[in-house]
Amino acid sequence: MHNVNMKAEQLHQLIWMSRPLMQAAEGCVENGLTGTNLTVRMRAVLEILHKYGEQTVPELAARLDIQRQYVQIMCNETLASGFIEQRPNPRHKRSPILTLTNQGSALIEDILSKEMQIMQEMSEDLSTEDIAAALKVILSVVDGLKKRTGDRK
Amino acid sequence: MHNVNMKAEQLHQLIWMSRPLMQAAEGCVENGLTGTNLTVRMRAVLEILHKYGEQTVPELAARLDIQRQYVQIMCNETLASGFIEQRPNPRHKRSPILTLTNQGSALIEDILSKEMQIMQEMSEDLSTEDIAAALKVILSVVDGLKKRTGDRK
DNA sequence: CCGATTTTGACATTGCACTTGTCAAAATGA
DNA sequence: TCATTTTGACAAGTGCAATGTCAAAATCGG
Repeated sequence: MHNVNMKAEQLHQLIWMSRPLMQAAEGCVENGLTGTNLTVRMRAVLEILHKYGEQTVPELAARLDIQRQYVQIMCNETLASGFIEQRPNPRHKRSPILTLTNQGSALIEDILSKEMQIMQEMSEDLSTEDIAAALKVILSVVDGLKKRTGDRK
Repeated sequence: MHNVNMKAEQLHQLIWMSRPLMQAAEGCVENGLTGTNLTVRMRAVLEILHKYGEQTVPELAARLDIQRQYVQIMCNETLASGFIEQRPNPRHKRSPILTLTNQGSALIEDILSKEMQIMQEMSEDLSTEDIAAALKVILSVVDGLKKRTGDRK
C-alpha cells in the first residue's frame, strides 16, 4: 500500500523531469551543431531521412507529428542549404521525394556519431538493466498518458 | 563492446522521447483542469506553493527556472482568480509573499490527488525496481547533458 | 474517361510561451 | 549615506508551431 504511493510519486517526479530533460537535450544538440550551418530543426529532417530513408514532406510530417505546413518550411530551409535535394516522385508528381545529398549524409552521420559518443560516456555510469528499464517505463508512461487524454482525433 | 552501443542507442532513444512525454503529460494535465478556472501555468504556481510553501515571485521564478517577468504574469493571473493572495513580506516591502488561499489550497490538493490516481493506475504495469531505475537514469542523464553543454551562466 | 474528392506546396495569419530590455520605486548593504 | 541590487510593471521581440486558404495537380469512384 505504501509501496503503491511511492511508485506513483516517483512516476510523477519522473514525468515532470521531461521538460528539463528536453531542454537539456536540445541545448546539448544545439551545442554540437555550432560550426555546421544546421539548426536543430534542420538536423531533425536529416536524422529522419537518415534513419528511415528518402521520403516526401507529408511523410516526414507524419513521422515528426508536426503539421505538414511547418515541415515544409523546415525542408525548404534544408533544401536551400544543400543538405537534401529533391528527386522526382513516380507516385506523385507534385510531391518530390527528399533525399540526403552526399554532403548532408556525411554531416548527419558525423553529428550522430558525436552524439552517440556522448551517450556512451553517459551510459558508463548506468547499468544495462537500468537503461533498458528506463526506456520501457518511459514508453509505457507516454502510452498511458496518451490513452488517458480525451483530445485524440 | 556491442553492449556499449546498445546502451548508447537506448539512451538516445530515451532522450528523444522527452518531447512526446512532455506533450503527453501536459495534455493529460490540461485534461484534468477542465472545469476549474485554471490554466496549466497557474497550476504550476499552485503546485510549487503547495510543495515548497509560501514565497515571493523571484523565488518562484528561480524554482521554475523561468524569467521572473513571466512568472510575475503567471502569478498576477493566479492572484486575479483568487487562488493565491499576497501577504506582507517582512524581509522585503516591495515583494509580497504569495500564499495559497483556502480555495487554492483545496483546489491544488484535489488536482494533485486526481493526478496521483492516474500515476497509480499507470504504475500498476510497472515494477518498483523499474520505476526507481527509470527515475535514476533520467536524473543522471539530465545532469550529464547539462554538464556537457557550454551555455551555463 | 470523367467528374468529385483529396493531396500537396505555397502563402498568410494567428497564438502561445517565453525572453529581453527598460524604467522607476524601493530596498539593501557598504 | 550613497552606490548597488531587487522588484514590479510595462513594452517589444522571438521561435515554434497551429490554422486557414488557395490553386494546381493527383487520385479515386463510377
